[in-house]
Amino acid sequence: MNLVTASSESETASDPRTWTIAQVADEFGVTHRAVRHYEELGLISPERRGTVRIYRRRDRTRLNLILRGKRLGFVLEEIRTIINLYDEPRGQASQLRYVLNQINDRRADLERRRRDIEEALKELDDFEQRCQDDLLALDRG
Amino acid sequence: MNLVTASSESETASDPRTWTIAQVADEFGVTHRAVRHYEELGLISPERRGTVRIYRRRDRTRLNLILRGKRLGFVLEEIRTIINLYDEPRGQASQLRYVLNQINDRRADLERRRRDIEEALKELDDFEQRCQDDLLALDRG
DNA sequence: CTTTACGTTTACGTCAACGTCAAGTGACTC
DNA sequence: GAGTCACTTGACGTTGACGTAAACGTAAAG
Repeated sequence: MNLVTASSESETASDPRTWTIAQVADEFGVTHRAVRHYEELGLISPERRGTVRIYRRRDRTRLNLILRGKRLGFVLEEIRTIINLYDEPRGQASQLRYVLNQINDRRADLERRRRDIEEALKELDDFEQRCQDDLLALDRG
Repeated sequence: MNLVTASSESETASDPRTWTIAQVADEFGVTHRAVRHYEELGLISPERRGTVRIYRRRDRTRLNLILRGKRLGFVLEEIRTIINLYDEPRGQASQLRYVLNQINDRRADLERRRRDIEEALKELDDFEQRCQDDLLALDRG
């Protein structure tokens, strides 16, 4: 079991629920075209019933990771390597060590972005304070 | 004085230092083409000595904001509105209130990204823990 | 049995963010 | 004054991330 297949809800193994492309697209606020595009790039790979795609919990979890990655400014290619990291085989020590290294790289990346955000928020706070002061001065003037 | 023109160093008003496009591009790790592109979009507007661009502290500050915005996944158009926010006229109460509203929007945006990052980091931590456990089990097995 | 509602593939279009020539303008150096 | 920088302005090319339209399958509904 891994992060992608592990459910935040009660079940852990095979969730029988399925969704159509319209349902997931709608629910996640993207177009079916986008969902298919992610599949073309190998970020998700839903089952097929004939030619029709059927989406399971695992695919939804991946979609969540994809969209969060996008909000954070990662390109789809990066997002794929991140997602696939969670699914790589880790039977041997060498593989585990490789994955652990990747984890550290990812973490450094995320922490950098977090620092950027903290700075930006701090500047916004300062700026707001000055604006508030100006407003008060105007009201009193 | 505002956030963009305010210097983190000693001086506050007019810093006499200037830079060429090659210097700033080099120093910020981007190409001159990118710098000119930001200018085309109105994100910076360096002075001219004849046809030649000359960059001052203010332009460097803006470049910093631009690149940080990019790392955070904002598109250049958004970045422009953010940057220009700091420079908008705020003489009247209505303008100040508008700016304060914008600040809140920006803050909500940034805080959303921060939550995304916290989640991603938490998942990475969990994942690393499991990998470490697996590694230990292998070493002992 | 045709319409309606989804679904599919194929393929070309678009927009942002630059990359990459091409061709020209000073300014200085040999 | 010819060469070489460093800089300039076009203008077309490229890549990523989809949009969009065409043409077709399929299954339930009237």
